[in-house]
Amino acid sequence: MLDIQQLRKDLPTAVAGLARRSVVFDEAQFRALEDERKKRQIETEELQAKRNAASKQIGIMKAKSEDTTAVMAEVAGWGDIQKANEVALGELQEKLNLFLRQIPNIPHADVPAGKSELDNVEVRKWGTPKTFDFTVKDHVDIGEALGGIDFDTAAKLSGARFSVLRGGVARLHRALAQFMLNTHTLEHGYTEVYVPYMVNDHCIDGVTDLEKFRDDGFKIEGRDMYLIPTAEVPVTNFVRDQIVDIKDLPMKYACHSPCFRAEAGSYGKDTRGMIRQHQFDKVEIVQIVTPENSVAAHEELVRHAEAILQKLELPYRTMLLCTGDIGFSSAKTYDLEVWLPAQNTYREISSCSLFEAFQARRMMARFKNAQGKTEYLHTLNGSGLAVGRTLVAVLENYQNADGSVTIPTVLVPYMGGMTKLEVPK
RNA sequence: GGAGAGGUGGCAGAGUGGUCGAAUGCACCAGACUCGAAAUCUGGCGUACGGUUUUACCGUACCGUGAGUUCGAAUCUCACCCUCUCCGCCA
Repeated sequence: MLDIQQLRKDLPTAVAGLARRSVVFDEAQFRALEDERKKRQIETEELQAKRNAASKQIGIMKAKSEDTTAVMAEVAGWGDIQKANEVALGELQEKLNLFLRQIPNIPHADVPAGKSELDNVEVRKWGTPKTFDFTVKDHVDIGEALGGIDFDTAAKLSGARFSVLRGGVARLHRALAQFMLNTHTLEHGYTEVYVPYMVNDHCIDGVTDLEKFRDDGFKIEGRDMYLIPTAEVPVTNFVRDQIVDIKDLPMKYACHSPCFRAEAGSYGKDTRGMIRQHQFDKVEIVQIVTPENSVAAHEELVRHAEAILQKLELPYRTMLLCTGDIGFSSAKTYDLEVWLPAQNTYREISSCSLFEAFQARRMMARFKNAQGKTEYLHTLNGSGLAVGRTLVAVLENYQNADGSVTIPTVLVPYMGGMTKLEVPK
């Protein structure tokens, strides 16, 4: 949510900022709502003050056993007027609130202008894609040959866009999650957390727009609860409705969880394989920081995600998303794209976003600054990494001519010393 | 799922219709005393929204949430949510 005080003070800057991401801010509607709200609010509060004074007067008079009939007669009708005022004011404020909550974040100044992912800017590239002296297979063929990926059984159980993993591939999937979690907690200073996978709607609305989420999320039948689309939701909401102590900052959390997404809009894309699933695992890293530290924290966080790819020796590039491609709540986002030999291209494996105070305002997440004043926190997060897609990348980049897959060196201890997944005879 | 108890400021805890945004204690901040610290004393110490003459003053709201009764609700009524204890079920 944008800062309404800021909008009142300097609307043109906000409008121009939103225009960069092709969002048309309805100035006329905003001004009309604001004017009406101001008028109604002053009116309502003045009458309320009058009534409060009169009621207090009655109390004092009664204490002295004076006659109060005259005052009470005067006040008699005010209650109904007041109630009507309050209802009208409440409706206006609700309208204004809804209006504001549907407006996305303003892109950070250094986010490049652009319409789609085609306009994203590559900021750095790491590693060189390996050349193969045989025809490469994609992860589906590799995994099925290993007896490790089974989409047919998954379809029988749950339908399309689910997978069943078996044996060494299933263990490799687990090894990846463990490795990521250990790296972030032992080397990058994050605290491991375990969280609920079902959350209430306040949590969703705290990090993104609940209305927009309804199409993409899974709601629990008969309850006001959703399956989490990412651990960002429960973890960021740790600080909802809180004023945290500055000495507890920065907060850095790493969380391994499954993620559930309906992705209603993306049918037809990536239908083959494990790239786009209704359920996938992810190790999420979240930071909650003071405003002056957030830009530096964002750069640091991207490097933490990159470190995983480097240790796995997977070639990748870091993309700065353009104004047309950043998410609703984000002010600035880096995507990490890993090299997939079978697709002969880089594919998204992590998204690291800086939200500034956008989520904090929605969540009422604040801290007391050095001067003792309450201020909104800044929140940021990133995938460190998406486990399913990392599994895909490992299978494809480490495949051998005979169909076997070499285990990346850093994962060998997590695989109980195993160095290769072999095709069963 | 059943029965009972309860939800008040950072925490503990008083307050059962009227100068209550709320006693008191703890914690915290500033000052005094001290070489320094402790102890003691003095003062301060919620949040949101709004207005204005905009580091200040004033107003409004907030005692789990929502509705109701009343001139007036933390206090009375109803519904809901949550927590705790016991029972049942259970990895």
